[in-house]
Amino acid sequence: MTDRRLTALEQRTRYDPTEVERRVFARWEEAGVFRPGSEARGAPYSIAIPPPNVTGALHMGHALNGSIQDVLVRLKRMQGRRAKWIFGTDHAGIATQVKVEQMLAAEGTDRHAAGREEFVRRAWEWRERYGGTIVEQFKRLGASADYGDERFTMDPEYARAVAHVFVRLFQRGLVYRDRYMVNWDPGTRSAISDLEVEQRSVEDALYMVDYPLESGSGSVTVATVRPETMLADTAIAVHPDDERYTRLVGEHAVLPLLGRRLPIIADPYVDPAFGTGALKITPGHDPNDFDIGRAHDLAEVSVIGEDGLMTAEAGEAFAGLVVEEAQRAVVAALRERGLISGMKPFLHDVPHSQRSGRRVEPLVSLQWFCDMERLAGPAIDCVREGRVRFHPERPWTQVYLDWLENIRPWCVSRQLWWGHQLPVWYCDECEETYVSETPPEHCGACGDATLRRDPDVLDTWFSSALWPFATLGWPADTPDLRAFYPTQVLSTARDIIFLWVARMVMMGIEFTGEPPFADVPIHSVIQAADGRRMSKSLGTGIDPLREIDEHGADALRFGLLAMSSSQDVRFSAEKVRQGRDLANKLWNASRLVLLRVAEADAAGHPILPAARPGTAEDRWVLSRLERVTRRATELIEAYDFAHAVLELYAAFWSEICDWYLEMAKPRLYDEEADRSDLSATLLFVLERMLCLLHPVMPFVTEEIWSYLPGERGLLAVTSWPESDDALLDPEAERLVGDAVGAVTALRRYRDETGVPATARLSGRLVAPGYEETAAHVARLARFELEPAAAGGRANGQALATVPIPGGEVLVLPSAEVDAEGIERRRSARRDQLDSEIARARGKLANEQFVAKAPAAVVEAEREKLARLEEELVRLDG
RNA sequence: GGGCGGUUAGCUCAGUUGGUCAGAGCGCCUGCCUUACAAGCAGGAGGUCGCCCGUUCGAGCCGGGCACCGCCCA
Repeated sequence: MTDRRLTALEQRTRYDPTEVERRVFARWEEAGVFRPGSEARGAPYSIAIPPPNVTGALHMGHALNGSIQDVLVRLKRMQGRRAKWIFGTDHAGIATQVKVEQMLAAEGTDRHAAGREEFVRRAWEWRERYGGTIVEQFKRLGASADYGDERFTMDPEYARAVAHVFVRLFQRGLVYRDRYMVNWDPGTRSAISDLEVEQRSVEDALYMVDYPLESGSGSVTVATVRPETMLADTAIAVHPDDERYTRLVGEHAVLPLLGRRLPIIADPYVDPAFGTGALKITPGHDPNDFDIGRAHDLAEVSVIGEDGLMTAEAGEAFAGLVVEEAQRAVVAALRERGLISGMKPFLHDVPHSQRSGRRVEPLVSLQWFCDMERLAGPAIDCVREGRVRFHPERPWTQVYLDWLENIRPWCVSRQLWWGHQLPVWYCDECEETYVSETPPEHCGACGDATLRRDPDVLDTWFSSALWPFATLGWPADTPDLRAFYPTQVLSTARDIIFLWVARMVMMGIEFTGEPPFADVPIHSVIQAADGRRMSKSLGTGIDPLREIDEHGADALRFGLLAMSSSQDVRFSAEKVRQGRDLANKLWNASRLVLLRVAEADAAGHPILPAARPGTAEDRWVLSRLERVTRRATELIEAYDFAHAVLELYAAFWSEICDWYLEMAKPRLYDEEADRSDLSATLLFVLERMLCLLHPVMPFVTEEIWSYLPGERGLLAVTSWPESDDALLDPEAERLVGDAVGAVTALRRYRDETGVPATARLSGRLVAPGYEETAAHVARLARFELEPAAAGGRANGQALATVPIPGGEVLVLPSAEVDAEGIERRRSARRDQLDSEIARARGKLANEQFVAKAPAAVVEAEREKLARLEEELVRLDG
């Protein structure tokens, strides 16, 4: 410790995170503490970060999740584990493609003009330039990830893993190409997965349309919100038990406008209560109708194309129209023929693309799919068997299982250019398909050499699903893979359970034989003040970087962890400020300790406290520290971060600062006293608190650590405190606990009777067990306390009695106490006692209570009553 | 339509297996620049635990119903 630094400690009464944080982070990086190091460092512990989108910026979700993962990694690192936080980014297919397209548009061109090769080059260029932003932001947060071994889902080795997986899945029959109903996003002109679709409430019109029966005997009326899709109808369905229509099943109707024959079929999917009970079936443009169509072997007619225009199949009158125009035209044509028998407003949920915001168009399209059902089985089992555990278990385990038990095929092909291009080639001559990690040179079937590669890329989440093992070098059998796979934890928010957790588990088991992680803590979604998700467009987002700038990363981390729970929570600026205040309190408490103790111990005294310190408060604080050490460790390991953090806050602020340091002051300021025992305890307390708070608030603790006497290296790699029964001291906890109770009671008495804050009162302490603490009680309560005269309480001259744990204090006459104040207090206390006594008596008078309640509860009630009655007597005595 | 969660102090949230007086932070009121910290210290006020019914000697907690808010799935 240099004099210069001591001076800084002396002069600054406020902790300044902005100056400290960059400097401290640089020290960690230079020392390489984030690298997992060699085998010698202990048993491996690893967490793979859910890869943030390379185009993104740090939001509150990242900040919370980053704080959680960092607490775990830092704790385990201090516990001696060889900790690796696997870090990197996701190529974010659609999001990045959109950014690059915007860039091209600004240059007056587009991707088609530029060509695929140039487009991909520009995307890489974009990534090189902006991809580092979010990495730097994680560093600002203090995240101790292994930055030196960063991964990107488009890295060449990673891409090889993706291709390998695709090919293997194909060989096992788990990926296949099919014409199938997909969610077509007209905005991005690509298929998207079910998970990229969100339902929005839309008011449409529900039309009643009459379809004439082929027999000529009347018509059947159907209800539809999408009359334009009638052009693709291939059947009419009714419920098998619907007697209104029984006679019609097996007959045919005639599709208006086009004249197509529509069989009338029975299917239990139809809801007889909806509309007329007759449903038009459009397998080409409705997911449910698609399923019915396949079940009844109906034709799949497509009247809407991938360009969003009506196809030739829609008929001459409508081909080429955009969907909205077609709807108007169809309705007009039907009206003209008198076939619309009703219309009413209809509010319903309509699928929209999360990517583009456009209304999703269900289309039958030739795409690649992944058969999830076979992959889901083992993923279900490993959660049922507890090999993968959610925290909290309820309700997320069930959410996960429900999804997997009703899993649907996953459309994995995307009509984009930025991403992992499918390792699939087609022969145009003989229509043979080749799926291979290396490009085939010619067609093995017909010998033709001109093979065409499938232009589509894989869904970004397909590659993310491999993250926990592909980042470690898989499929190669690397030392990292052996050491760090499976990882221990995947931390995320509930909305990502399907996107990441489930798919990672499925792929992990399929390709490595083991689930990719054991524990899945699900954290809160941090909401805006309005109780909804933070939204950029609504302007309700709060930028974590701004919070870091204003209050420090430690403050933000503390705040986010403190507000997080098993519920979604509104962002609490107060909790962040609470964190800032805690950092400041730590700084100032450290100043007190270090500036008073340092000179005596600079020579390097051992800072272990005496085996059994001489004073009750020293033994008390060591015991309390031992308890909070155990509690905090348990809570973090149980993924209960909010309670862990608040527990540490309370221990430090309300016990150490408010009581221990105050009790230590007389000795601390007494230059004559032998302070070696005190110094040792004070330094031990400070050192312990810095350790315990380090995973939560790494910057301020590391900074203060550097001021501690002696050479002790970086806090980030200091050993986490071991639990030690010898530090527990129930007797000291009782003694000091009673003293605290006594001080509080006396202070309240002073305040209630209106005694000036600075006045010293006189009193006589009548209670056993205060021999070691009476001086503290007197000083902290500002009383002159004399011990009880032998023979008991001669309180004839006392103005009042103040009950304290184990006895009472008799307040002696003094000029500072006025009779009115005493009477006011006495009267208020009497009222309170009366009501509590009445309550207790009532309870004990209840025979049922006395007979049925556990004896201990009844006894406690009796003791309470006796205590209250005794106090009442003394109050008036 | 199916399911899940929430409703506790002015605000944001805790509340472990039902049992003394239901807690924290912030805010508020009163008094303090007490030689670590005014981003501080001391003390205080403030709650029919959403509503109704039930189980129990006893319910914030268990059961049933209702209301409102939010989320997920279809």
